Amino acid sequence: MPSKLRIGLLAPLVGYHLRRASGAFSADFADALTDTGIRQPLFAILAVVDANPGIKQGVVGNILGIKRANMVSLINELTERGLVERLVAPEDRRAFSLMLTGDGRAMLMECARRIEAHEARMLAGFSEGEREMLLGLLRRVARKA
Amino acid sequence: MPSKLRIGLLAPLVGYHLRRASGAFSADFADALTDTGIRQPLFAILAVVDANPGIKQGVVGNILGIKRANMVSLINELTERGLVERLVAPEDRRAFSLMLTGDGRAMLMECARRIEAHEARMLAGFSEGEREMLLGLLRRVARKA
DNA sequence: TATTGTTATACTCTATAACTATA
DNA sequence: TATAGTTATAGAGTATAACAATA
Repeated sequence: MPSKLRIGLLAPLVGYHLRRASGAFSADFADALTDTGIRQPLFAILAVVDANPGIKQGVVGNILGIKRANMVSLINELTERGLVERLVAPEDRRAFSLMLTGDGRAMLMECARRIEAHEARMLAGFSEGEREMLLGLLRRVARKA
Repeated sequence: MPSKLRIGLLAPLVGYHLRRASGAFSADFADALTDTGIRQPLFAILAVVDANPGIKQGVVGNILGIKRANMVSLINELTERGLVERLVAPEDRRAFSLMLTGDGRAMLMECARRIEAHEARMLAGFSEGEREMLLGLLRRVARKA
């Protein structure tokens, strides 16, 4: 029996449903990866460094929408765990060039494996077309950032 | 010129794009309502109390996915600002029954007006059909919470 | 015993400002 | 002077555990 309670003015708001949907994904993501110690921003960084070896720390932040100041402790965490290697960029000694270590790449792959299951769980009941449609619409929204 | 930088394994993940899109909406929402002091959870509570006068505090939390412990300070904030009235429920003296005050209803409406503009901004370039499609897909995702 | 609201607390993510070292 | 990374700090949202009053 569906609740008679109503959400009133929230009902037509994309922002509200985006927030709830994102929260649901985040909670399940955290569950899926708890014992790895990898959280959403850390996984995103691993993925971007993997896709762009030697990328500079600040550029990773720009791509992911993470402020310089907040990148510092995240990168520290990854380097201290031996997942990311940080080298002074030869052409600009202010900057750090980032690369995954072997362990980092293995961790990325293990996380990706679990995240695949997590996504399947969250999108159960969605056709492939619906998934693609959602992805496309979200990409367009995120461009407004 | 589009960046040659790639987001690698993040590209096909609905969860990643959901997080970025939600973040973009949240930032613009905050901008739109800064001077009102109303934040996303506060607006959601006002909307639900408005739609369900006399609703109990715990039920509001259940609908919105806000934990009991976290509801307390939010409701305190709204009552201290004179936007919500909190009455001991006559049939269960452990519970509080909530209602909007006149000021609360006025604030809700002012926020709703601004949020309408905020949503239009964030969804500029979306057809009405696309907006509805996105809303429907997000509702289905949020049900997995 | 179970539930409602409460308190205390901790963790994560995000934001700003001021500093340093390089450019 | 501008930029990359850093430090310090604060705000907001969310999570858990333990407690009092009431059911």
